[in-house]
Amino acid sequence: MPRGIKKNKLGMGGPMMCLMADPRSRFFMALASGQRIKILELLKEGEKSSADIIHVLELDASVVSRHLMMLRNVGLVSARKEGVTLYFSIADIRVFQILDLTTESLRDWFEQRQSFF
Amino acid sequence: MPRGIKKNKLGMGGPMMCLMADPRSRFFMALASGQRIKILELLKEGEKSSADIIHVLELDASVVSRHLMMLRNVGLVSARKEGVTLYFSIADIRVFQILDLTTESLRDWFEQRQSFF
DNA sequence: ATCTTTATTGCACAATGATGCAATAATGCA
DNA sequence: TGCATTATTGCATCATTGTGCAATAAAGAT
Repeated sequence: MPRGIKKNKLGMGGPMMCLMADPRSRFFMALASGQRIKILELLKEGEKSSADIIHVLELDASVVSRHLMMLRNVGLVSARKEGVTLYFSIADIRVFQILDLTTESLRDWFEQRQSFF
Repeated sequence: MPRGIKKNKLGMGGPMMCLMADPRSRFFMALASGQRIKILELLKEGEKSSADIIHVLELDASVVSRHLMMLRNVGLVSARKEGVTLYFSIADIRVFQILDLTTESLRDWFEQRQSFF
């Protein structure tokens, strides 16, 4: 007895399906990584080169390149090429408003949960 | 010649590692799904039962249960039990502010990309 | 042209996410 | 107590993510 109307067959509907539906889900996916949040907060200080970011994140250059590409693909980060080096900067300041709202929301929620005990 | 300081051994550092570091990444992960965004927008109309949500999303009850659990685990959705049935509602209105900012950011970015061609 | 530096892509691996089905709780009702 | 309804959990499957290493591309510098 199905308890819901089934649409997808077996195996269909991976994690990517949720991103096709709504562009915003891809946007949030770009934010769903502590490393990428670190990058955004680093770029908040100003433009940074790849080397700077690699040094802070302590990850392989290829990994950082991919993180940055994800942030660029949703319009959060922009890149400027100077010779061989790329310099990255924040492309939309509203991301910090989003991050602040998230911090507040989580803080309130943790406090509320804390007061239960 | 390593181009970055390596911290993790081979195989370490799956998709979950990024969520351990920053609680916000788990918050955004909860939003990184078109289905869960649909749930939030549905709950914007007011309190809904599981059956309501299952009917709209056209997914199995177990899947909807898990989506709702993810939203509850980051403090975005709260549940009220009445008999055997659960009724869900928005626990933090700020999520809609976040969703609106995201929509604006993506709209501006698409327009900017569009004007290139 | 060759070398050096930087950025990206291809490949592989382990772990996670999304989904559906089946089984198990949890709760109310006859 | 036994049955019905609802919610959650266990399991399996496939696609995806995060990471590192190696190879390739791009662009200057000697």
